[in-house]
Amino acid sequence: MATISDVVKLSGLSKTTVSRVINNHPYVSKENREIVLNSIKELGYVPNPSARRLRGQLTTTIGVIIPRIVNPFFSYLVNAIEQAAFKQGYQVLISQSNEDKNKEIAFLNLLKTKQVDGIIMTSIENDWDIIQSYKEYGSILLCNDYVNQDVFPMIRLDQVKGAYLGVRHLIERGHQKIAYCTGGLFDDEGKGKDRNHGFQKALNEAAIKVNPKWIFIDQHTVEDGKRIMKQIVEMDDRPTAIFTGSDQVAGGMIMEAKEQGLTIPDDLAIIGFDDQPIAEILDPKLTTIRQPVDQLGEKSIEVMIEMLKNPDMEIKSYELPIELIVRQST
Amino acid sequence: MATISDVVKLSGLSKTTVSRVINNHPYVSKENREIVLNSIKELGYVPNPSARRLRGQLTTTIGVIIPRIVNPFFSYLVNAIEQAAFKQGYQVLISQSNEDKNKEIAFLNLLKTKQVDGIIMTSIENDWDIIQSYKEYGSILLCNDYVNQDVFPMIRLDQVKGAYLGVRHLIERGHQKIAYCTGGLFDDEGKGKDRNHGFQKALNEAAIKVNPKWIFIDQHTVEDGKRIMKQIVEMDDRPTAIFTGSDQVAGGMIMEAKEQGLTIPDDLAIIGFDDQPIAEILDPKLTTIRQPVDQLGEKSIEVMIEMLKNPDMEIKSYELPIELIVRQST
DNA sequence: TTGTAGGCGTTATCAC
DNA sequence: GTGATAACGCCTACAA
Repeated sequence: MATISDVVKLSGLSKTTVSRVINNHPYVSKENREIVLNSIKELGYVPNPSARRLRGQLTTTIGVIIPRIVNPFFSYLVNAIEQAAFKQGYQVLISQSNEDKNKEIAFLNLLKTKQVDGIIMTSIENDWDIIQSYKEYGSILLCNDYVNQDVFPMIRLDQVKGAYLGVRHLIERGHQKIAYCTGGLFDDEGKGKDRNHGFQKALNEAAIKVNPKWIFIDQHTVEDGKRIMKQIVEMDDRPTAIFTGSDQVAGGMIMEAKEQGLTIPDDLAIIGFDDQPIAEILDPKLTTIRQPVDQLGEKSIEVMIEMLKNPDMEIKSYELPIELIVRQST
Repeated sequence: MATISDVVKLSGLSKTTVSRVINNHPYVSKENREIVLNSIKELGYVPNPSARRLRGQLTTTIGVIIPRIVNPFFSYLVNAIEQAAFKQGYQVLISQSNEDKNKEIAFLNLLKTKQVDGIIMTSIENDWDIIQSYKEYGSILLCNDYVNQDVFPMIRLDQVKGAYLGVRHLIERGHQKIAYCTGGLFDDEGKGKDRNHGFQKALNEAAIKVNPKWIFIDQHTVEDGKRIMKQIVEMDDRPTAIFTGSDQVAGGMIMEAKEQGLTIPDDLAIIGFDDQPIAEILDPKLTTIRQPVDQLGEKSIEVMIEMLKNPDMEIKSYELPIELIVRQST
């Protein structure tokens, strides 16, 4: 592989001049710039990123932490991020945290060793102040997650509104007995708190009380959905509608409900979250909350690159619109 | 960030000794090893990968090229690869080729600059001899794709058998009029040739002739499936069964078929490929060909690391089993 | 406008 | 067993 020295030899100029050309610095005569450029082309020279990193330069690599890539929400998000980054000449290094604190830390350490210029975090497992201690080593951006501190730029979706829209829609359809199923907890402060607030807000407006028996927490998969549906079928007092935190779970519910002879939406209305491809594949097609994943990824890269270029940038946050997609399951 | 020099100062030993300890070299006394190890722990020292790379060491990073991450087959594959690599202390750098030759080349160039030790390619866009020219810069492994040359180790699935099993199953169910839908071409040599061979083999055994009107090439998405089903419905002479190259396409077909008032599998049997999560979500549940994605990823990493440790390793290839999963759509 | 020289953090070579 | 020292490829004071 050709190095800068090869270019120096071929061009007959100095390392400095060559380096200046490579980095688009001023103070190089037109003629010399030409000569260097030609030599570079002739040799097929590409600067060695390791040397640059060692020298303390930018890596043009952005890290992305996601819980798991097989979750379509995140694979679509990663796709958007990767495409946007590539356009700007950045590489993307992806890590799955699997919701493991240690893996998250291991990945953040890449900042310390200048392996990545910045990290986009789509979920934070460790406490925010631990994460914050890595800020001095590189840029950190929160995407689709947040902390109640103005320490990181955040690109968010309005989850309160998302849940609110969904639940209000169920109420408008005449439902009063509404179950709630979340991937987080049913706390005011825990994971998924925003959606919980949206849920509560819609119920409060309609003066409906929460039935604790109809609250299901920490549910993520198709299997989870099936299991819950079995439980619901056995209840004496059944809900007439269910708001779920994921299309996957909603999908499982629909399948199991049909298995059990229930008609959707007549016996039970179901609403998902994400608007994943399966939402349109399910029968009946799933009413759900669409999250603008592509925008989320693009905006994240845009802001990240802005941070990289100007590390002292003011910390701003962005909230992207979220919308209700009504199909057949409600 | 602590460097080796910090460890040197704290331990009172030389760089050489410290480096030896870090790299598990012999010729360090037990006592000194202890001292160094303690200093490392105290400082939270981590070797700087950029410096190592520059020095010509391994990067402990493996690149993976996939066509697109939003295809569940590849997101599951990437997941398996990432998990397996992480266990071995390797990072994974993912690139989507989007089936673009240039992007593939751009990624292969990471080998030249020692950004990655090796690359796992899940699809090759450029000619194999171009790819081969990168072999001198690092290890290249073909995963789920192959060339008819013994130049790269390959981890493959037996696609001939996969297609054969599916089509034979349709024939056993009494079908004679079988349509075929592929993500590749219907050539003897082009993309998807193996599945074509499997398809032909099964037909030949039953002395069934191919109807060219029932061959659909370059089909990938749910939308493609819907479109094809519309075409089929309009045909005077309709097939009674369809073998598809993807669960996505099969899913689209099922949806559209139902829309058009067809009953599956009675009016039309449909078989997918991949056994993606939607296969179980579809109604009726989809008969499909299961590809052992996790094994594919694990084996790929296993062989890649073997290659990295022993670059002169004999080039071996592996073929993983593939199986028919019978559900309700046939 | 151009060139020289030093250092980023690491490992390998060689001498002790 | 141990320790100087050079080298990997690059960028940037500083000097000219």
